Amino acid sequence: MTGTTSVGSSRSDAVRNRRLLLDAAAEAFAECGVEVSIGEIAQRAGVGKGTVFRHFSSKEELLAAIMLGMLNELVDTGTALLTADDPGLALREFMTAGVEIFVRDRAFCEVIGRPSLQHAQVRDAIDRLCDVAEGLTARARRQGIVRPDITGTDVVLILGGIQHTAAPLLIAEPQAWRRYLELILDGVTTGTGRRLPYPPPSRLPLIDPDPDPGR
Amino acid sequence: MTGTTSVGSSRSDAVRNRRLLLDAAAEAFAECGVEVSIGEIAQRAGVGKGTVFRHFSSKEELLAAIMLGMLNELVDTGTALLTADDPGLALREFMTAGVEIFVRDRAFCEVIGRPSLQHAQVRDAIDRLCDVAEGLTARARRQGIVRPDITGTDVVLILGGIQHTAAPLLIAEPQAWRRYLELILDGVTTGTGRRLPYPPPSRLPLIDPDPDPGR
Amino acid sequence: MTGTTSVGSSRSDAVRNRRLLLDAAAEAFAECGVEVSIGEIAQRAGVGKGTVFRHFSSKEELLAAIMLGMLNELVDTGTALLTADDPGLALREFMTAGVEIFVRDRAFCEVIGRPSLQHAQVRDAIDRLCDVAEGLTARARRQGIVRPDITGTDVVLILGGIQHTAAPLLIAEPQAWRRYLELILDGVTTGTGRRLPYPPPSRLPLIDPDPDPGR
Amino acid sequence: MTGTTSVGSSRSDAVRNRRLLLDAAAEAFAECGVEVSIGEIAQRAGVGKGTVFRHFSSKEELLAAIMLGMLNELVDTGTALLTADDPGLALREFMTAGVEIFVRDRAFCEVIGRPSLQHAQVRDAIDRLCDVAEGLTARARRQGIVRPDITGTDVVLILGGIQHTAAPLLIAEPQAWRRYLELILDGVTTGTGRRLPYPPPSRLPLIDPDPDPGR
DNA sequence: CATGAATGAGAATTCATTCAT
DNA sequence: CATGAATGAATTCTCATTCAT
Repeated sequence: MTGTTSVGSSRSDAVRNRRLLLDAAAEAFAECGVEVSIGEIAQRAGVGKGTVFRHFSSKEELLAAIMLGMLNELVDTGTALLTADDPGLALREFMTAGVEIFVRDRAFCEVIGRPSLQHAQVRDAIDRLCDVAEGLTARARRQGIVRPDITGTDVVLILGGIQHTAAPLLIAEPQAWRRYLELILDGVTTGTGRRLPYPPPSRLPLIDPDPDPGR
Repeated sequence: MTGTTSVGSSRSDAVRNRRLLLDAAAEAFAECGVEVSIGEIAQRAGVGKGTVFRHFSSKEELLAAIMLGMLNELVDTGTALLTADDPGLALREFMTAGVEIFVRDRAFCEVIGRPSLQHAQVRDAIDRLCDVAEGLTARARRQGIVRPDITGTDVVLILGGIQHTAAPLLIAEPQAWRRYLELILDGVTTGTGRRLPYPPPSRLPLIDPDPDPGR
Repeated sequence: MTGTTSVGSSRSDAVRNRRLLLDAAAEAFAECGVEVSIGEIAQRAGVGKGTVFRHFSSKEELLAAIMLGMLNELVDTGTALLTADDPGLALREFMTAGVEIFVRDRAFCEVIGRPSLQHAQVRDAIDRLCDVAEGLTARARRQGIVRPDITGTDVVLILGGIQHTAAPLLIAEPQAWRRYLELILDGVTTGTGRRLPYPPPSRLPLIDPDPDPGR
Repeated sequence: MTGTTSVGSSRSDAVRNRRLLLDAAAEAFAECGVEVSIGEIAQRAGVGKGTVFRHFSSKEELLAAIMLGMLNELVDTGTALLTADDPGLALREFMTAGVEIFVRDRAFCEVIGRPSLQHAQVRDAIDRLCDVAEGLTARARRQGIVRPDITGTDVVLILGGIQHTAAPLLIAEPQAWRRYLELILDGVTTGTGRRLPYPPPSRLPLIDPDPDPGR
């Protein structure tokens, strides 16, 4: 009845279900975006809808858990790259990894790009991501590879921008984003030497209230 | 006459209501995106729900009317710039005008970025927009201002990308997008001379069916 | 403005509109049944919806007017047949004319078969129809052509029954009702030995598309 | 097991609700016809509107489930009668059972009489019904009880015709259909000389109130 | 008088969330 | 603990009817 063959260790069942759920939700959110229904997720996980709410108090929480996992992965990737030999290549690899995540995951794009309505933990993870990006950018900057007024936050923001630019092409050409990554890297790295016309953002301004006016 | 879809009654109250409706809908779509409800739009316009459907046979039509208006405006702007003296400045002004529209309007971003399932007229307008952008790009290209492998479609795609890049900043810093426009212009215009790693898109691939898998 | 070429004799306009309206409504009700919308009728008549309500205080009244017209026509037909030479043939001709009306008019079937919710005038017309039918039946009865316990009301009721019996066949075989008219006249079990005038259907023709034109 | 469409949860409360729902829907459809609203059905069943859609994916499905149940019952009745001793009596009993169903159920009349656009299963059931009717008719035909050119499909069509003939009488005289069943069996003009089993109606009983219960 | 614009109740359907089993 | 049944608010859209122009 509980899904295990032996005498229902409810504890391990729960752990297993949580895993199943996270995987299914990740897949569903990636494919369908944040609007995917809890029913769809539960079905993909092979559990009941109630189980979703046992593990995550709301859809919002579930989404946050998934997003956190991806953000942390990217933070880890960036952290590892902080000690790479070639700072320019490291930055490029970080951005490549970043865009790849955006490109694979509709919900990720929607969540990172809509910074209000967000979970505290997700914000913190985005902050950490900006920190790591800043670390990588600073190294490249010191080597003159990157324009002096480009920040880590710029880099994080740009990841989503690249995905979004290529989005209409991605069904037909799943790698099209590489074109725009390269394009912006040219702008980011060398540039014309002119100061950019607008000062860099210090940090992503994550505003609590009014998540979706008019709804 | 003004780009509206239906016949256009000449009765003054109806004309006024239609204007009210278009304005309210434009505002609502701009603020809330395409998911805003007809009820919300009707309320903002100060009319009954039925009145919305009297003027536009479906939510889709209303959205299309608004989007068409904005697309056509931008096409007109671009067309006027085709005969400007300075091709480089013309392209920059076109892109500035373009991003300004994206930045002001959530629905516009959603519609242009998710081009499937769309109204034929909207598609046509997007095509015309790409054509105009190509005209502007070609002129700049011939003068060596723009990389040889940048197309009008690239330019149109990039408009949305810039908006999306700056989106999280826009509440606090409504002009932040200028930073990223400049950044990408550096990439677009001079670049490093390297070929981009991915061939340019010929045209926005507008795919009819199943725009939202998993729903 | 008013539709006339000369100085708007509003009076004759109104008369003309009423005629237009009755014709359009008759056609629309016949094709689509009582559920056809006032908008559809107004459009077919080439007038505004308001005009419908100026001439008929409600949809119900308009429907009643049309139904009355048809009922009266049938009453007249029956009345004329009361003096025909052959009472048996007269009854048969009356029933033929009756079924032809039912067969041509969806709304007529719906209204006559659903006797509640009805207009006093329509009821009166139905009563008169029964009287005429009784006259015809009585003559035939006296000649021994018709069973002694068949009444005019029976005959009227049977008209609708015949239409309804043949209804599923009528799209493919518009004359199929003749089969069932003959059947009920001749009798199923005993019969006269004559072949029925219409071949038997092999199977109910179940047609997929558009079951309800004009909706 | 019993002819329901979906999987059939084993939870007792759900089973009970499904039963409640089917009963309420059957009653509502019977009384009001297919136009009865889901809200009305839900209310009669004492459940929320959502519950209806949990059990049946659309109104169409719910209707089909009910109709199928009735069709199958009638098919079963007919099948059992195929082995009855007296073929003439068997046919009469089949037709009696058939008309009884029509008479009890407005939706049934509407569905069988407007057979386009229908659920595949419902069509199949109607086909099976015609087959059974043909079996019964053939037996009677071989014994010379029935005219040689009457088919099973005729018989099925006639069931609805009888109901429709008697419909205006049924509120006042619920058994009036027996008259018309006998009539069509014996024949109008020739007949067997037996009195019809139900006295003739004096006049169409046109009842004012309650035009369309359940609307 | 004629018009057709506005209205708003009502229909089917979806879905996050709660809770009895 | 897990389940999935029940709920009801919200959404898009239709239409008879009223009324300002």
